[in-house]
Amino acid sequence: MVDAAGTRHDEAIPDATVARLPIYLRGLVELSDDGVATVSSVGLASLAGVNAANVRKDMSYLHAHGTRGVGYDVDHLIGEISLALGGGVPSPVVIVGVGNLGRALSRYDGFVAGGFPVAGLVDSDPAVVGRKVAGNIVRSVEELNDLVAETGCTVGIVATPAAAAQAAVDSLVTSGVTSILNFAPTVVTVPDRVDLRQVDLATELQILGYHQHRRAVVERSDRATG
Amino acid sequence: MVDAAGTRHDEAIPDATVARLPIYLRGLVELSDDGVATVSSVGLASLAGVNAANVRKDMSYLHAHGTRGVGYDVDHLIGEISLALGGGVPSPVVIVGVGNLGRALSRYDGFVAGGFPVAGLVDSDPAVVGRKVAGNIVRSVEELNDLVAETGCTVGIVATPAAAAQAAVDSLVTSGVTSILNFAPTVVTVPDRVDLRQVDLATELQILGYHQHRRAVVERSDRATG
DNA sequence: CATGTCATGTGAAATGGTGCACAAGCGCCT
DNA sequence: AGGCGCTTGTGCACCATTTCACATGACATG
Repeated sequence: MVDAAGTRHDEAIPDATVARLPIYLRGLVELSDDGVATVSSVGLASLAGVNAANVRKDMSYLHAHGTRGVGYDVDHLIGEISLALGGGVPSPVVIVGVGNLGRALSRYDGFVAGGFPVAGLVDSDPAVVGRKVAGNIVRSVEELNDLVAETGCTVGIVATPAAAAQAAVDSLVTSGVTSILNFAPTVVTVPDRVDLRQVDLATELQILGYHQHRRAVVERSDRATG
Repeated sequence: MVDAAGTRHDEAIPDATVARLPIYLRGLVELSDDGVATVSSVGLASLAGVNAANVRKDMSYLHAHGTRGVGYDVDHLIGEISLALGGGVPSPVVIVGVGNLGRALSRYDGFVAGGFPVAGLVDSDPAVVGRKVAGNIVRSVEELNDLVAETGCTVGIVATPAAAAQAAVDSLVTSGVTSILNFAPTVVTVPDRVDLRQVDLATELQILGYHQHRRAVVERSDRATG
């Protein structure tokens, strides 16, 4: 994998950097829409809420070089980051579980904007199957294989209750999906070849709860000892 | 802050550990419901999907000691972790933005189960204010201060569009909330004394997209060179 | 009571990430 | 052409976290 310039593009990018790329991308698109042509590492850093040196190092992983004394070309950066994040090719997603969360996700604009159009919805509840949600007919789990094959889906979103999550994941895996985003509040396992990310709403609040509680404790302690 | 046994409980717990505590807690509650009295670090590790040594070190930060040759007392661990994560006291939350996502979040069972009952909903759209969603009357942003004061909310959830997020955050901060969970796909800033966490749905998919794209690239590269 | 088995608790090495500080390079202005 | 100001690219030191490896200790069994 060597491009025309002879640059290798298949070296791994650190996870921490990958996690920041979408943030950069959002800021850059905004700049581009505003007609801004170049941006410095300091500028992009403040947009993304990170350190400027960090931005520069991240860009160096992408082989997205700027010009000294000037900064980075906004549109060029957008291209490089988009390329790194999936080659700029939209990946349709299938959502399993059409409860409150599944419905909200299926209507979420950000997915389409980010290159992840919703290709289909699936639910195990016969009462929901056949109904139309956000422009998509809900299909049964038995149809998942066909749906994935027809639409070329490679990404699955699990929005089922915790008890059904592992089964949903297993169905997605056998249907051929290779990336899964799990919203169900439970640990699920996947084969090595499948990539899994967990988004846990209640957990996020509990983490906030820790810091809040701790602030209170430390404050009381300070009053007592200091 | 020294307890009866003379143990200090106010030393900081590493962030990485805090992020795992809710996962442990969920597994432990399940075990307790099943009547399991003790669990080994290996068992808890497999439940949480982490390394066993990691579990033991995490528990040592909590001063939650087990007994050698036996394992950890499940109910005792539940108590210690709950204590660390907010003292076991429920923190009511207020949700700003009653769109698709806000409605889904207001109906999400996991919040209540995790000790975060929804105390109120707020929206800036007059067409939504006054309507009842998930048992709560939606109130206007002007009423936010009163709402927070009345209910003793300390946690705010932002589920507005990106453009409105910073304003929502600012309102929450001035109303006295000290922890904020932001679902809007944009970087927002808060004063130092306020704790902020970001949950970004589209970003998660883009990160999956990177790994998927990379798998494809590496595979092609392997075929070509090896 | 002695002994074997099992699981904890922790020192230390390895890993991964961050941020400073500065040399190097680019472009503008005179 | 030369100098100056600005900004990149990166070596290095620091910090947080993970993981290994093993000594320590508890329990059960004979």
